[in-house]
Amino acid sequence: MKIEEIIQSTSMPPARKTVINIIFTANLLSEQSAEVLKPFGLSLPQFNVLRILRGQKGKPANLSTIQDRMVNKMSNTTRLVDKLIEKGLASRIICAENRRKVEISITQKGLALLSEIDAPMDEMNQKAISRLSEDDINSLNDLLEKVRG
Amino acid sequence: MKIEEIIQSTSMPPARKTVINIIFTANLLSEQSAEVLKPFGLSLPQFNVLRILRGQKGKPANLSTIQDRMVNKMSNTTRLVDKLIEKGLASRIICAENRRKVEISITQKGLALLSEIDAPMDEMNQKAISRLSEDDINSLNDLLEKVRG
DNA sequence: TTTTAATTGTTGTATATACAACTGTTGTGC
DNA sequence: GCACAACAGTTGTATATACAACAATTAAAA
Repeated sequence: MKIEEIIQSTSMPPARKTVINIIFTANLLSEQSAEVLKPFGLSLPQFNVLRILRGQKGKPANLSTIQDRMVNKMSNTTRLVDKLIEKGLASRIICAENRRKVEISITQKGLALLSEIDAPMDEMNQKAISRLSEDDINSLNDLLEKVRG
Repeated sequence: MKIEEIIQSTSMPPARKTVINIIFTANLLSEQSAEVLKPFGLSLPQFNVLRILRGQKGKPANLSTIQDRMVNKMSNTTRLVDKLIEKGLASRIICAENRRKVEISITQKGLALLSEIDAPMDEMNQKAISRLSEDDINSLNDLLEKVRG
């Protein structure tokens, strides 16, 4: 369905249309992701932070590292990490060399939860872009990269 | 910059990569849009609702119509509209024929505000996709449409 | 006609987010 | 060494959002 039909707005400037199209599609995908995460009690940002921590492969991360890599730059990573710690999915220790810094790591419980989620999440992702050919996927990624400059 | 570099994650399944790429790019664009709206005291969802109301061309809209057309399906359109009414940008009257329904319209003040915002917003949109050719833009819109099915 | 179901919004509650102010820690120039 | 700036997180406050429960009105069924 064309974006014009969805938002019932004819004759938009192409730039506006494209921006709305990207945001709208992303919202759909976010909703679907949230749906997958719901049974596991995680929000999408929480899940993304967990994945970042897993990507550290044992090496702990400080808050600014997490923030740099976050898909959605949240203003309050502290409280997001708090939630993960409350759930026992991450741990935080104050850095010995530089006591301004904190070191955040994923716990075994966190890793276990992520590995449970991986399959259904990738399945959803597959399904979400199942209408695209391999070439389409490459083009889309290239175009998005081009948008970001 | 490739999405892998940004989130520092090598070798993702292509589907996951693409989904993250879309959401990440959309977040950038949302942030930029919010930046444009800030001086006008509007959030992005508020702005979108105002645009929907303007698109009605005088005809009032009820809540479910607004919700259908919203870029981001918010669960609480009531309170979003409340904010617009507080600011004098929209008005709400209870529908005479069906008193469950409400009729929401944009006010003159709302229209005036939107017309102020149009130029800087479209300018931002232009800039955001300035690296895309006309063909690129068409491909991107087609591919996103294909994703949505 | 009275009861039941469906529609349309609203409100309550918990959580999330943006933004700015604040605290504690480290580094720099004098 | 001391004042001051820069850094790294944390906390406060207002707003936004998701989700579910609720109320009011209308339509349908018995």
